[in-house]
Amino acid sequence: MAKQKRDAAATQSKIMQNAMELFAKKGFEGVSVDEVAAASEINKAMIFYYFKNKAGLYEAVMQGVLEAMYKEIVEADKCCQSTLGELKAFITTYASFAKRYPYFPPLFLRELSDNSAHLPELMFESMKKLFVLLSGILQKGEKEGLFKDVIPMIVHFMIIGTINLYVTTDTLRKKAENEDGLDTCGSCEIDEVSEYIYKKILLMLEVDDEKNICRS
Amino acid sequence: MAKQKRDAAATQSKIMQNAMELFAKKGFEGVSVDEVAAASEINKAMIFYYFKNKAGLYEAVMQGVLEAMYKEIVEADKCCQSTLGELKAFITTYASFAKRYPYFPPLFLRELSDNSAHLPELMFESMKKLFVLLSGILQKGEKEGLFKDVIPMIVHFMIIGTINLYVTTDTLRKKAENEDGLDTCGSCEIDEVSEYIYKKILLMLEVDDEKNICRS
DNA sequence: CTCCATTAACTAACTAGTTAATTGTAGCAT
DNA sequence: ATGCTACAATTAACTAGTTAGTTAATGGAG
Repeated sequence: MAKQKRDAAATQSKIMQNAMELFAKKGFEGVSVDEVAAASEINKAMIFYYFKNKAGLYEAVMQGVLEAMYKEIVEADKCCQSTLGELKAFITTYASFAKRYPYFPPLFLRELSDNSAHLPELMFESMKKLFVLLSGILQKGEKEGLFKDVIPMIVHFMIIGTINLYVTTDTLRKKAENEDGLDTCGSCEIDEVSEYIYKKILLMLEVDDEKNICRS
Repeated sequence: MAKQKRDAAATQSKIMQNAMELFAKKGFEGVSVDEVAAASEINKAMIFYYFKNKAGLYEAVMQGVLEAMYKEIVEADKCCQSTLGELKAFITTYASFAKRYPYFPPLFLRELSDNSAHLPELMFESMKKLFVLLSGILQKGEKEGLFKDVIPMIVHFMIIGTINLYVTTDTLRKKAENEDGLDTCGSCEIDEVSEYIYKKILLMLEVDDEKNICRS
């Protein structure tokens, strides 16, 4: 069949895609429903028809992106036999996801800055799941005598804080590099960055030698 | 003189204080001018009288907080003779500031998430100054043979990303600790946290021994 | 008496959300 | 195939409330 004049699934995903970009750029309150409708070239009433209200649309967007992120990391972690491999997979997969979905970090950081005002439960559970995942890896490593002096919560923030800031400041960093000649890692690939973070986390946790690493 | 019925300076700072709290909680678009006026118990027109418009108020708030932060860190850095002392002062002062002004991290993170939509110049210059400061310390340390394999931009994000996330997630972390029994560093003092971060950064940069440290 | 500080009342534009009417299409009987 | 039908998808027009910002008048203090 050719392009239909009516396609519910296509309309919904068009709305969600545009909403995601706009929410990432301007935040929940910064975006109007009319704006999303205009960007998606659909009638505004469709948003209420499919998502009930503005909050429903926001929740759908966030749920989608949070689930996709978590799923990808769990998937990547599965293929690793070693604790170090799992740690590396966690870092590199989170980083690669943040780079591939540049809408994710601003949505994530902003929601945290709001103290999860819009999505108390969803955000809370999602944050927890991610932390529990890393925390498990770190504690396992500690039991194996691999890591020393671990505070999982802080190590967690070191990883996701660094990556989120790195991705969100992309344009800012490039601007500073061009205008002021600062070395802001403007032309670093995300893989180099996550590799560097991983290497530094190993040093931080006083890992003796690099043994079995997960296949990239 | 007793409490005046008219006090321009007091009115202005009352407005700025309330605006700061509200902007930190809900973001620029999430706060209405009427709301700030009500919280400050002044007439809404006063805000336009003193700050021209909503953006002017926001800028005044951000400028104040960014300047205070930078000033405090530069001040703390002065008293240190050694590179390690400067690094430690940078980390602990930033952390203590973020804790003392809990409005700072959400304002900071949100503005970055917006790609500095509201304060392009101010935010850009402020970010740059802070980075240049740390970058200088790190490069000096590298020349002295103290630090190895430094990428200043990423180390910078490791420090400020971790601290900002730690402070903004305060209530979230405590909730998770109470409800789910997770160890989210819910009862950690900020000094312990910044001490831990400093120690880990030293390991990360492969510093051999801890020499002269800045007096706390 | 003269400014600076403050106020109430206003506007025009925008906000989320509703509603009733309309259109397209898949499925089914013929 | 054709026509009918029922329901899902879509629309324009609307509302009631909120928004940033203005203005002209009024207050107090030096």
